[in-house]
Amino acid sequence: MSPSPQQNHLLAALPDEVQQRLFPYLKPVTLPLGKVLYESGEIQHQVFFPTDAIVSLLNVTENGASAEISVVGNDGLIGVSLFMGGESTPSRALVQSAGSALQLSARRLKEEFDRHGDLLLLLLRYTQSLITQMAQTAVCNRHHTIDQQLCRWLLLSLDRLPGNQLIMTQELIANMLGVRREGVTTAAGKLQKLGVIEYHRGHISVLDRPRLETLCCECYAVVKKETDRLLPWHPNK
Amino acid sequence: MSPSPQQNHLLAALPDEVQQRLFPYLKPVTLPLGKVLYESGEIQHQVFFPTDAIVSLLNVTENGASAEISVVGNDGLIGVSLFMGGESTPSRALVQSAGSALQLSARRLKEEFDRHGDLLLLLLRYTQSLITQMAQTAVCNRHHTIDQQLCRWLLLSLDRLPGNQLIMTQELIANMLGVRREGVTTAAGKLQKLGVIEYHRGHISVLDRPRLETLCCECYAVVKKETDRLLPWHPNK
DNA sequence: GGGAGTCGGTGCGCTAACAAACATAAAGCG
DNA sequence: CGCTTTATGTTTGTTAGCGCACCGACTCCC
Repeated sequence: MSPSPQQNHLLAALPDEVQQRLFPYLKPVTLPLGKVLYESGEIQHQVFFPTDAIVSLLNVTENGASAEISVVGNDGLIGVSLFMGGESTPSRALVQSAGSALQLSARRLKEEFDRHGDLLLLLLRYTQSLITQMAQTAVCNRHHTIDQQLCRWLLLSLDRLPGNQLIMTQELIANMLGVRREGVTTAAGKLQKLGVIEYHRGHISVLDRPRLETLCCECYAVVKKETDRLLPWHPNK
Repeated sequence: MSPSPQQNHLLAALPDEVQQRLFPYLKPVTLPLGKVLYESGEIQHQVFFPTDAIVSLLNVTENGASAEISVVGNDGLIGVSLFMGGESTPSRALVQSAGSALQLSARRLKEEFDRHGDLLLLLLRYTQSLITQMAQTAVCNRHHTIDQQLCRWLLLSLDRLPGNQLIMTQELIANMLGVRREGVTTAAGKLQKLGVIEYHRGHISVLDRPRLETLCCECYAVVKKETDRLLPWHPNK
């Protein structure tokens, strides 16, 4: 069953005319957990529009420590630097939740981008929402506890998934947040004790999302609000 | 003495034709220390091209804590969201080092941007370099010590100033880094003991820049390298 | 059904950074 | 000059998160 372009908000938001030009070139791909779409500094030849996968952008330090700087799901695309002009970035794009995406060659994307029409406007606004997310991540890393950050991370992921289930080990979450696995264990333990989530060997179920939002720092809300403002999303297009 | 547009790298990098269209509309302004160019969420009506001022982009949390997410000097402009399409951002733009800038109305900037010529390409590349800086700031906030971050911050500021002097209290630096003033005092004390800087009531002189770079985390180098790649700067244009 | 590997939970010592209070001293100003 | 303000230095707890070690328990797979 091939993923539909309409599942990706950016693709769905394009006018018919652009869709007709672009969609024939979209190639469905499946993204397994842990796959690296781009390595830091690598020239990028494709962009990816997730339909139900989630991809994290990570910056990795010299000594191997990492930190997630943004999360991309069916609300966005991977490969911003292609149209921004750099062709590569110092970040790694890592599949955080397995699923599908639609792949488009750099050439086709740039062709359409260079028409300076709706695609350009849309992608620039999307890029601004990414910037917002990165900025807020920086603040969150500075000022908020692991407990709060875990909540933020769960909410960001949940927004990009169909159900209320995450397939994700604590080890992986720790890598994303750039903290120790034990730190995540402790934080997740608290949430479980509160009945907010249920943890079971790599399967997280969020039982009480409203509660999760109250436990979270403001960072989630800030990003969400700004993203909604920049990219109003009407599923019933 | 009015600041010359050629002092700003972005303006200087524009082809003559664009310069002739744009430069007549540039208005010199002086930016005093502490001035707020944009408040979070505020609609922006101007962009600023610093010639010798330095402006910090800060995100502020609910409880008043703040964190700098990027630094802009004569290498860039303030007001990226204007051409990205959002018209505002959740960040505050605060003058960190007094000086001059050239101001341009949103209308004129967008007019030129919408020609989809060299200005568009240049500004998008600049935006990507900003993204790099933000991403690296997020990592740095997560993984590096105050000592290291102070070095990074000094180097970033130094690159945007003519001499080796900074006018800047520890209190202000602490606000930028999002740490306590005492933390900066301790870190700066170490640097002074090592003879790398000299501190004197709001005046910092960097005595041994090479040493400063060795004490710094990799973050400075990562950002510098990527920025140089994205925006090769030839003063002898 | 019985290992091997994976995942999560726990305890302990350690350090960086925080919080709050206080000391000092230079700069500025009447 | 003497007083106030501002900038920096210092001290004494306290705490969040780290590093490390280890254990138990679930899963997978032969």
